[in-house]
Order: sequence, then C-alpha cells, then structure tokens
Amino acid sequence: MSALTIDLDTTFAALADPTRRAILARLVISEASVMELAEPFTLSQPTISKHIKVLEQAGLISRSRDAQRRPCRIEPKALAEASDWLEKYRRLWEGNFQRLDTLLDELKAMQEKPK
Amino acid sequence: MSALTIDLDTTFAALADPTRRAILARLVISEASVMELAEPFTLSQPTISKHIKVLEQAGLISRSRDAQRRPCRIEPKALAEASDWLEKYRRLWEGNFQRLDTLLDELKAMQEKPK
DNA sequence: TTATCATATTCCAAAAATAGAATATGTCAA
DNA sequence: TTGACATATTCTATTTTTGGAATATGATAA
Repeated sequence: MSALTIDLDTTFAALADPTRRAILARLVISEASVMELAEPFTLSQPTISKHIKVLEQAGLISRSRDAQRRPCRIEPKALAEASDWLEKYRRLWEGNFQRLDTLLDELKAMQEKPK
Repeated sequence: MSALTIDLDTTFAALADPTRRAILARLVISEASVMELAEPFTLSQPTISKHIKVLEQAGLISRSRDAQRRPCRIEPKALAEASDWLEKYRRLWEGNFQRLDTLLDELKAMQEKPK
C-alpha cells in the first residue's frame, strides 16, 4: 500500500489531535527530530513517537536518518488532499450562498417596489 | 458554549468518518431530512441520527424544523476554519518548497558550470 | 384524542485511540 | 566492544467511538 492510497479518514483523524497539529505547525518551520518535537510538550517520548507514527501513516510527514536521529519533515500531498476536499465543499457551498444571496436581493427589491 | 468556540479537534474528528463526509457532500446539493440522508446507507436510522449529531456538535451543520422533519443544512464557518488551517500550512510549506527548489536549481547550475 | 411518521435517546457490546512505564533496538563515538 | 544517546515497541489501563436493538419523544393528520 503506497502513500498514494492514503485516505481522507486517516488524514482527518490524524489532524484531529492538537499535539499532532502542533507537531505539523513546528515542521513547517524546518525538519526536526523526535526530541526536538517533544520538547514543548509534557508528554513522554514514547507518546510523541506514537503521534509521529500516526502522522507518518497518514502520509502527512516522512522520516529520514541523521545519525541516531530520525528527522521528520512535512509531506504536502496528504495535506493538499485534505485541503482540496474542504476547499471543494467550501466553494460549492459559497456558490449556494451566492445564489441564496441573489434570491434575497430579489425578494428585497420586490418588497420595496412590489409589482 | 457558542458555535464560535468549536475547536479544530472536534471539526477534524467529525470529518474523519466517511459516512459523515458523504452526508456533508449530500448537503452541499440541498437541505435534507434525516431519512433522506440515511437513504444511501445500510446503517440504521439511529446510527445516522448519531452521525448527524456529531456533525452538528462540530458546527458543520445546523438543523431546522419542517413539520416532523428536522432538515439539516451545511454551516460553512466550521468548514472554513478547518480549510483555513490546512491552507495556511499548505501555503507555508509551498513557500518552503519553492525556496528548496531555488536552492536545487542553484546547485545544479553550479555543477554544470563550476566556478 | 389517537394513530402515524420522523427523529432522538438509552443501553449494550465491540473496537479503536491515548497515555505511561518498562523495555528493546539502532547508531555512533571512544 | 562498550557506553551513551535517540527512537521504537510492548504491555496495560482508561477513555472514546461506533453500531444496533429497543424504546422514547415530538409533531401532525384524521
């Protein structure tokens, strides 16, 4: 199973945790090791490792090797897929809203100048 | 606690379920009752009601009253907040990528024409 | 009112997520 | 090789999520 088949279930579930979102926010700045990522939290190292694993399995980050370290970096594809899904529905809904808006304008115009 | 304070945890968790995303996708077309929303699924009515409750508590939909029905409609604010979060990090990362890209181009140019 | 339709809630069981402690593995430097 | 450091895994307990069956509530029409 390649990273291409990561589904939105897994991606959104990974994003639903504040620790994991904070890790992603940190990784936007630069790559970082597990220790560096764990530093701001009171959580234990194993717990952070597990959060990192969830992010990796969701395709949101990938790992490399630097001596004993396993630096994490953001993988934008999964982020983009989730964002695309939301943007699609946002645009569609805004389309609906615009039509509703037009309708309300028409109704208002009719009230002011009933024919 | 107003709908304004809905957090991303709840929103992303609500989006992490395919049934709930399908319900949202359906609601982009138009408002719909619980029965109408349940129709495409093999899940029981109570189960669909519970999914709807999760979406409502996440601020992703709201309900109204039409005789015995409780039509659901999309609430775009939570959708927009989740989308904004993702878009922000997507843009930031794409910024990083562009800088990296520029760096790689420079390295490549140096290899072709070492000074 | 009563029957009916639409929806919600309660209760239960199964599965999954989360965290820490303890421990294991992997990598490097001396 | 050994010691030290970085990270991962296992085990266990707790909490949350998900679903169905049964049941309750709410709203309307007759």
